[in-house]
Amino acid sequence: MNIGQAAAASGLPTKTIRYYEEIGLVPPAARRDSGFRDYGERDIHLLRFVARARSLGFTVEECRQLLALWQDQDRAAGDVKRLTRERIALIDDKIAQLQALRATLAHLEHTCHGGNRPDCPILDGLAGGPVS
Amino acid sequence: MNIGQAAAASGLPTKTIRYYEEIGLVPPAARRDSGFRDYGERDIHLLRFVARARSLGFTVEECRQLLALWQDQDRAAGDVKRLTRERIALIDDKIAQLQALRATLAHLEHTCHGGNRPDCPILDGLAGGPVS
DNA sequence: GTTTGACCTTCCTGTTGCTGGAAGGTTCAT
DNA sequence: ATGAACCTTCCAGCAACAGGAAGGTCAAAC
Repeated sequence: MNIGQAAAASGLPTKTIRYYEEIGLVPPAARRDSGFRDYGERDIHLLRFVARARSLGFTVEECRQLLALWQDQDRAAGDVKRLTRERIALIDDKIAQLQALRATLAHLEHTCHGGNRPDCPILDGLAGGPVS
Repeated sequence: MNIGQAAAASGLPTKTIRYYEEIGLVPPAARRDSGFRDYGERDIHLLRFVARARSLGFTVEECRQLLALWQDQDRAAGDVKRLTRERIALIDDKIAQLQALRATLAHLEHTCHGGNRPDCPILDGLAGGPVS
């Protein structure tokens, strides 16, 4: 299976697969005589694992840890649980920040008449006092 | 007022101020004979405007537009309102994505006993089936 | 058998929005 | 006059890839 098919099977772009190999997140793929990379089922499995973890917001470095745990027979589930909880906490922070942001913007937007006249409370808000 | 004081007054790091000048987001500062940048009240006002807009999640490019509108006597408030609404919509999308992510992670975390045994539903979830 | 077109390879650059550091000049207080 | 604390420019790097150039390969159609 060459890299294009591996991409289709794993859901990752070819560029990304090469990149993950380059930074050592996944082991180097086997090569054919032509130099083409050659992927098997196990490789696809690994790539799908990474793709899922990334799509859940784990950073590449966290993926490295998750992969190590995944392949470690003696791992402790608690380590994985801790990583997951840390990521959840980060997401909660991010959500709270975004909601605060949204509230401020919505307030500004609400006070703006939106017509063709040049007076605009949004710009005034940005220019002048505290934004809250 | 030199760049350090401008930084203190605007809330932006000196590095960032120079960077904004370099990319043309703000006009080049006046210079003293020594070559030091020299900022006045109007400059600080401008920098604060940018700092606020950035902290509200507007991209640098959007800040460029907002600045243009801010300095345009004939602007229409509707343009500003539209930019703001677009940004709110983006934030809503982002929040929804993060909440979905959080739900998935929380589900995985909940099903994990977290002990020292190697069986871990989180890793199994990442490896095997659909994550939802 | 050759030609076409889709694939693959490496390498280099660019993205967004800064941040850090090196090497050197300036200012100001002691 | 000397030392600390500023300032200057330039260069490198962060995450996590994406785009594209220049060239090699493969499979099928003619």
